[in-house]
Amino acid sequence: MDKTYKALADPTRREILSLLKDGDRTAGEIAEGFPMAWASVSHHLAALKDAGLILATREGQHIRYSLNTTVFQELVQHLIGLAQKKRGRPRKEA
Amino acid sequence: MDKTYKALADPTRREILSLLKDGDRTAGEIAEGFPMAWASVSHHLAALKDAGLILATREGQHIRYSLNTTVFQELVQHLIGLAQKKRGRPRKEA
DNA sequence: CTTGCATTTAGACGTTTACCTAATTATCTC
DNA sequence: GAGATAATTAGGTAAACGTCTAAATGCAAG
Repeated sequence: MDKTYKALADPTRREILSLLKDGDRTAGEIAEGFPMAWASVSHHLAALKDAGLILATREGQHIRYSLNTTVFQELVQHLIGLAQKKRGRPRKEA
Repeated sequence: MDKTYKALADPTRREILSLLKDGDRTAGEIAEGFPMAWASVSHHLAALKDAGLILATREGQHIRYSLNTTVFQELVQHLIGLAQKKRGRPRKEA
């Protein structure tokens, strides 16, 4: 989980996620939208992928990125768990 | 929002939140549970407070910390918004 | 108002992070 | 295989972060 939270701690990476929310994008399409070198964006993509937040698939010479909604949901659950007041032994949780 | 995500990026800080979930604690009570200097814990508390995730109130010579569930909820909303596929203008959202 | 406890602030130091440019890998086309 | 394009990896640097010890602050009690 640590990697996931760390991945969210950067504004560029959150913006990438926001971009991907509207549809899959290739690395190049993503990098174009940012004022930094492609290499830097590539690092961010690697961090997000390592955190499990996005998925990458090669398509010819392009690499297409997409949101991993599964991990996103787990993250939201974990976050909610952090704030939830403890109740008497949730017995498996509803 | 940036500060909030950054605050969550550290395991010690997440553990502090988890502690506070079970009830308010003074700075000292919190610091005791960690293997680092009190000053370090104090820095983490400051970061969490700055991020709005916790609230501090002085009680005599102690300072009592508690979760700020309001900001927590906003954060969860924001996070969900990051992953949610775009729909046509949510008009205030249910 | 001085002493003592709880907590924070100041200053220093090593590690991690984000960025850059240059070099490399992977794929496609000829 | 050579050349072009897409993307990553390598190597370096400056800023941010987490930690420490020491000093300062806030409050309470003699």
